[in-house]
Amino acid sequence: MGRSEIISKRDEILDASEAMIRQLGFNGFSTRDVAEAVGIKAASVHYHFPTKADIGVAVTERYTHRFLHDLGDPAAFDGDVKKVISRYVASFRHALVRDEKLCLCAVLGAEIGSLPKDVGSTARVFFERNIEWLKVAFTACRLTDAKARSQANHLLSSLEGAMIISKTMADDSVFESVAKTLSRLADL
Amino acid sequence: MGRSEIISKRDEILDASEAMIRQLGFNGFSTRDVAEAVGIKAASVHYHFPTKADIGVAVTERYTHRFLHDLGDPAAFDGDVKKVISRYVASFRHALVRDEKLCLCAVLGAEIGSLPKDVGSTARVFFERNIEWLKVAFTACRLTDAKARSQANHLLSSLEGAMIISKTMADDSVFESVAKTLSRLADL
DNA sequence: GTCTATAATTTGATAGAC
DNA sequence: GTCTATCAAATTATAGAC
Repeated sequence: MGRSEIISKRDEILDASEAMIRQLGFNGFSTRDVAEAVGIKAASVHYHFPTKADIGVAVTERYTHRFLHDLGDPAAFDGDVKKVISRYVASFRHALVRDEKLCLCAVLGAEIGSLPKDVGSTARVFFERNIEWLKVAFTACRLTDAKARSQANHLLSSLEGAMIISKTMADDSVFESVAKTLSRLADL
Repeated sequence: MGRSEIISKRDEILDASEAMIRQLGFNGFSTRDVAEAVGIKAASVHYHFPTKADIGVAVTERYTHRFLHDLGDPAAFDGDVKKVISRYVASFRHALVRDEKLCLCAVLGAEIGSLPKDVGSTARVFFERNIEWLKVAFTACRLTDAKARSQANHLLSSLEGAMIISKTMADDSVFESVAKTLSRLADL
């Protein structure tokens, strides 16, 4: 027996919900779908999370925390821009290729107008923290603040867009093409 | 009196639906919402489009046709990469800043897993045609096929991603930052 | 913590009158 | 082409038993 049995029902709900948001969008599944996925009834899901918005917020906060944690220390790349980019690209590739899913917050951003307000602002925090991470990382590579900011915006935007286009076209080579372009740009 | 009165109800339905998809996602509105927006009843919407999927397909095909038409001839840029980029960026800026909305197909791509199949494949065609347009444009600038392809993927991805992040952060300066970066890269 | 039962609303869609 | 009326199903959420 593995360790999977010690995962709490609450975490199972978050796992199933995250997978569904990333594949179907926040409006593309119901609390009943989540309940079925984790083997309980919808009423029990509402015991753990009173509203669907509460699920959205909890999923997004956990996703953001995990993503930033996995990225590690932004100042630990020996002042090497190529290492920063390669580390950052790897995190997105992981989401697309290993998980076979989009970035949670890109999906939420795409339907921002129909999201509960707190879910939308939690998604916004993901982007803010990512840009901050990249700015710190590039600043540690001795880029000016202006260059660090524009590089951060560019890197984040390119990867989020590449994931959506790759998924829609069912062709991960688009992502890899963009990843390669981003690496090459670091040589300049 | 302007010309707006000669717009058919069918077109009004497409206009309202496009706006709603781009703001709320395909699963973020109902045919009743569309009906109210155009001043008829839901049953009448279903007279023009039997199913919601039919609306999605029609909206996406019209959007793609209009977008490509507005881009014009991809071979008409005097072999100048900067002109190609500036023209292409302008079309996305138009969508984000003038319409104050996301790209229809980026939104659809984000919820691809919960879309009716034909809607998803119509969105895919939008990306295919855009990449083709860019490849033709860059090839006319004497880039190799490989460079034209990677530039096309990169440009499309960056702009789609930048739009989603700008909207989510309620800050168009992210888009403009990416636009500037893309222009600068053309100088290399 | 999970269940049954149920409420209140919304949704996509159809039948048939005008 | 648009309406009223209606339907069956789905949705979010709650009350209360176990």
